[in-house]
Formats: sequence, C-alpha cells, structure tokens
Amino acid sequence: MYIKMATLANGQADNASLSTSGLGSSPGSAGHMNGLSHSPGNPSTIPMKDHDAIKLFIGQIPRNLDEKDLKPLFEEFGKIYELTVLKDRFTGMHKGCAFLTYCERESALKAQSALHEQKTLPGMNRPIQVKPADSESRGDRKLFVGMLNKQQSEDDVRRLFEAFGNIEECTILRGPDGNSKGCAFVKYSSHAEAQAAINALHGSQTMPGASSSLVVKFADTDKERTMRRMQQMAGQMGMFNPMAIPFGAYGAYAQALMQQQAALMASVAQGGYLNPMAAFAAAQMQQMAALNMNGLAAAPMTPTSGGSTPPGITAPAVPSIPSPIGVNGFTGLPPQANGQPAAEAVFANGIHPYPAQSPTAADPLQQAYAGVQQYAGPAYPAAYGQISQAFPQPPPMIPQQQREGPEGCNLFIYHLPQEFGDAELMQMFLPFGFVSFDNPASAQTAIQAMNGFQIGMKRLKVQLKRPKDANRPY
DNA sequence: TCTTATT
Repeated sequence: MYIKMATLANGQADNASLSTSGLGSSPGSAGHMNGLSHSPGNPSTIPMKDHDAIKLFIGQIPRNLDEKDLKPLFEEFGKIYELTVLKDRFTGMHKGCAFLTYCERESALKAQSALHEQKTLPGMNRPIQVKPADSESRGDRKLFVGMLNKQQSEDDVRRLFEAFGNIEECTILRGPDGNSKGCAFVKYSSHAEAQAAINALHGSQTMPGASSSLVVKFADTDKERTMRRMQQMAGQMGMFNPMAIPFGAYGAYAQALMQQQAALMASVAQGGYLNPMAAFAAAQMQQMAALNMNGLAAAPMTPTSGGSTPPGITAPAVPSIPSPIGVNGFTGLPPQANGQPAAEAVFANGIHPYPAQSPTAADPLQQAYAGVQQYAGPAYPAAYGQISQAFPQPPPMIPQQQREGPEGCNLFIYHLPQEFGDAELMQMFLPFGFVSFDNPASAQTAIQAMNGFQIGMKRLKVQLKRPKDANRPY
C-alpha cells in the first residue's frame, strides 16, 4: 500500500496531476529541458545551496512522473535547488529514478528519513528510495555476502557484520516469491569498515545448509555487472558456452551472427553513419571484446588471427559459415571452418529500433535504411554529439557494398527479446533486427538454422523480409 | 551467490 500522494504533497498534488504524462519530451531535449533547476520563485533571488548540500538519488519513481509531478512531493521538506529525472541519453526513456538537491543540507536529511522506503508510488512494487547519490559516497564500501543460510534475515546479517563498522544498508536478495537467494548486500559508512569485515568474515564459517564457507567481498562494480549480464545473455544464445555443442549448428551460427554484428556495428558506428543506439550497442560489444582479451570470457569471441575452430565449438552443420568482414580487430570466425572454404560474406545492414513490432504501413524498415544512407556523410547530427566522445576520430572506413542485399537475401527476425531485464540489454539487442546475405541460398540456410531458435522463453521467427513493394497484410 | 535505476 502507498500513502496517498495528496498527503505527502501537502495537498498540492492530486491524482490527476500525478497521472499527467511526461511523454512530451523528445530524446534530443531530454535532460536539461525538463530539469527543475534553481527553484523558480522570486527571480531576483540567486539560488544558493549549502556548501555541504547532499545530492540525493531518488529511486522507484513511476515512469510517467516527470519533474513537475515530483516537485510537490519533495518541496514539502525544503526548497529544491535541482531536481532531474534521469533519462536515457539516446532514447530519452525515463529511467525510473532522479537526482534531487535541496538548497539546504537539512532538507535532504529530512526528506531521506521521511520518505526512504516509507511509501510506494503508484504502480511500483518497491518503496521509494531516497538516499545520497553514489557520487556523494566515498569509495567502495558495499559488500556482497554469499553462502548465507536462506533462513537468515536482514537482522541476522546485521548482527554478523555490525562489529566492523556502521552499517548503512543491509539487504537480503530475494526472488519474486520472497525467498532468500542466500546472499546479501551490506553497505558500510567507509571502505575501511568494509575491508575489516572482509578480513574477519570471509571464509570464516559455513552456514548450516550452505555448500561452502561464507563469502564476503566487495560487490560488483557497474562494469562488472554489465559484463556478467552480457555473458549470461551470450550463454543463453549459446555463443560462449561450451555446452553449445549439443546445439550444433545453432550455437555456432548464432555466434557467427553475433560476431558479424559486432564487427559491422563497430565499423559503421566509427564511420559515423549509424544511429546512436547502434553506436551504443557497438560500444558495448567492444567493451565485451576487450574484456574477453583479459580472459574474463571464454575463447570464441577472441579475435582470431586466422586459426582453427575454437575448442568446444562444433562447426555448424550448415554448409558454410559466412566469412567475416574484418574490422577494428574483429576478424570474426576463422576464414576456414571445418575444413570448408570460406563462404560468401554475410552482412547485417538494417538497423531498426523496434524489430519486434510488425513492419507495417509506413515501413519503418525502409525508413531505417533511408536514415542510414541519409547520414552517409562525415557530419553527425548535432543532437548526437555524445557519439563523437565515444568515437573521437571516426575513420572513413565503410565497406561500399554493405547495403541491403538483393531481393530474397534479406531476413527479418521476429521475437527477439525486447526485455532482458533492463534497458541496456534491450538496447544491445534492438539492432539485431536485420541480417542480409549476398545470395538467396545463404539466406535460406540461415532461416533453416535459426528459425525457431530458442532464446529464453521465446523462439526466433526468421523469414525472408518482404519485398519493398509487397502488400503487407498484417 | 551480485538488486531497482546513479547524470
């Protein structure tokens, strides 16, 4: 249950104002345009904040609430210096959280104690979070605790850890059913306290029912988390997992497709031709590849210098693995796999942001192509200036023929996972909507291999893309 | 056995 907003907003917000949608913002303008900054009021007043003001992170915000909806809720505790809903830099998508700075430090403390986990906003499953932003914190002080007994509660964990410092947060990780996953996060006030707890507790005991001794270590950084998720995802697709053997062609084929995508996206994005989402995806893939080289992931994504089929991966039963387009250190699969001659090139060229939606009337697919070609010059659209940070000096290397393949060579893939649990994963997968081959036989081969390929709970639907002029009786 | 997000 949640407390009525009207009471928290001091009567200034009613249900009608809370349901007001914030969808009016466009990606390009998101951020500063919607930011509530330097509280309006007397224009002659220069907004000031305390020298030791605290920037708060606000979490568990319904995505239909924007700054103006949130303002009344927080104003109750003091004058707001700045309030910004976080949005995805490319899509403008509301991230469900915000930053809030009060003019006075005291206001932040009041808001935190009054609101943090004290109510649940409409439509949310978890209580609102009001706490100092990560940027306010001093060093790494959050621990991951593993190998707990599933019966142990937050209080049990607290008792175990309180001797080593001040515990700011203690959370048992639970599944949807509320059952403990046997692990927890414990956040201390300082890095030193956290380190002391590790020294004293890691491996110190084995909880009843646990399979090994207590694990106490610093929690993953965001980067590590991203990597783990990508690897989990890759595992689901049979890319890196040696267990892909039973899948035969499927695993290897998916791997080939992924590698082609990575290579192509990287090259196109560096050339400045592609849309920002694809550039983002390319950056993620590059990060992934870089980490592979550090040995954090298994072999197959490692750029090959022309060798053999990676161990543990069975060469596909399909007639050929398409030969890669080698760019930016990706050479994809070896030129020869399974002793067969390297086959025709495969290339992925269309990028469509919403592949799971049916390609109806306006034909977004064609728009996507048009968009790619439209930017076939060196300049970036102004709104996408961030990309030039990621790729400071885009080299002019765009393979000439990498456009849509001939009729009968282009696939449209349905049922790609839209939600892999968070927006980043979604973004990473969105560009995987199109694959084109340079001849119909290869396209058919890919259909045979990949149609019905299961990813999580869904199966890919892979069929020939409809001809440009075909009727679209969806 | 690494959460619900951190410009």
